[in-house]
Amino acid sequence: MDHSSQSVPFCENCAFAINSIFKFLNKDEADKINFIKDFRVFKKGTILYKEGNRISGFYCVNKGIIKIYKTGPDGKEQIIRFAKPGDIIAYRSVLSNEPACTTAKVLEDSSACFIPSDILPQLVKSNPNFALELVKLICQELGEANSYITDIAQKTVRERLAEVLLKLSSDFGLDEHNFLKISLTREELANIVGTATESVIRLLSEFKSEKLIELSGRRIKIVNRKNLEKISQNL
Amino acid sequence: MDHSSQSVPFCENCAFAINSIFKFLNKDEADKINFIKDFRVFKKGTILYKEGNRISGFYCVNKGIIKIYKTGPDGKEQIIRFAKPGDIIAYRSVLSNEPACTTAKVLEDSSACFIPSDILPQLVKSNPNFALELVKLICQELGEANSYITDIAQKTVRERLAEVLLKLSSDFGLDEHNFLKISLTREELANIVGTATESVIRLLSEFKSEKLIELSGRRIKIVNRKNLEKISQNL
DNA sequence: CGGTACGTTGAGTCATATCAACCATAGTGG
DNA sequence: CCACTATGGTTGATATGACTCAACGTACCG
Repeated sequence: MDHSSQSVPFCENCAFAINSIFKFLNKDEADKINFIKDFRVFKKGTILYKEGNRISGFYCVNKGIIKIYKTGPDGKEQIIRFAKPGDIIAYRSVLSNEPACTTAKVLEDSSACFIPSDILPQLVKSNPNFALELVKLICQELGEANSYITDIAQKTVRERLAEVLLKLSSDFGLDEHNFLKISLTREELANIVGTATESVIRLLSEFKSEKLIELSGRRIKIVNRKNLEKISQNL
Repeated sequence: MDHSSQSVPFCENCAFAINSIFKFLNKDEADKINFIKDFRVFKKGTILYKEGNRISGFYCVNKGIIKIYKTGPDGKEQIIRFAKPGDIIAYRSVLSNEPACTTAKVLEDSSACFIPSDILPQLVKSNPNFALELVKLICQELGEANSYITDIAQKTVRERLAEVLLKLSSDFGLDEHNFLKISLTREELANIVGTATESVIRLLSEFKSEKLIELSGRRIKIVNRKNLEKISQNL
């Protein structure tokens, strides 16, 4: 791991910059975390933790994108979410004191602070404001998970793919030419949507011929957002 | 609503009896809730709150079973979970301060205490222990939601139905003859599994002819749990 | 006794998965 | 520098799980 290229960010500044939940900490608490946290840099492809393993801490993402997925019975990945700067990952397992139920893999070169497990419950107990914000955060994630369940259960693959493209555009944004900033393989797209790689490929080219998107290798350009929304049924 | 048939339970006793999160309250807090809570009795079919509505409080279920579902784009219900005695419902919307994202409907005659919204964040702030337990509870629910996502995305309907039957048996138990205690319509089963009613019917009779279950009207008897587990792929 | 909700079965259709072949690209090592 | 391999992308053919539609049976209820 190459620490030389980046300086360790201080929570006081970093938390506000990347809009993490740690902005609700007071000076003392931030100092404490600054002291014990371990700033780490990760290359693409690195696995931060694996499904089923006990973990000794959680991460606050500082840079990059990390893919969080579960492995299904036949080895197929189901992507649950992506973590980006400001997000904390592995907190679920830490708080409920269970082995990790997901795997975290670096999608784009990342850096994150590793913080030992016991800090999180301590903060919940010592800082009511932080506790409440953490609860809100988790509740929000739970709400999204519930929608996701309903979508996968009831929508067609076509509808879900349109929805995923829109979600990716609102989560990660578009560049100046309306291309999705996040770059995923077709297989990864399939693993979000919950379908086969070939189906994603076919549907993407359908979308393309319907002038909803344009494709340039792995890059996807959103051409007709309105109609994608119609297809995704989120009216 | 008929209050005469049941006496209002006191939180101090009730919370322990039904194993609710309120057992982590101290005497003062329990007193306060006892004072402001509203004990309510609900007949089967009653809707406690509806998707999209703002809600002014949450419920602690005392008796019965309540079905929590989301309505999909074409009006089909997707059952997210069932609440039974000890469970709290609507807490997600209360804590994240959003309109309800699910509907709650009484499945078996129920009673529950209605507690105004602002109490919950207050307790999170005033009782660190309660806060931590609440966080754990939500984290657990989130973990289940994530598994659910993976299952629906990757397993066949047959596998999911087997899994649902097993889940229902562990959540609600079996009677002395190994019949599931919870009684659901075929449509409700379909709305958990995320499939069509007809598919559930066909698969149930398949299971029956494979001697995995027995059917007696709406009642389902678990005959061969081992093989159901094999089918559900949760080895 | 008619009504309403639920359950069942059959037939036909379609979306999606699966399987297989093939191409493009990029790195790797001899 | 070239063969070699790995990885990702694409397309076509085929299979099939699951949905839809429709008809009908059943049961309980006022």
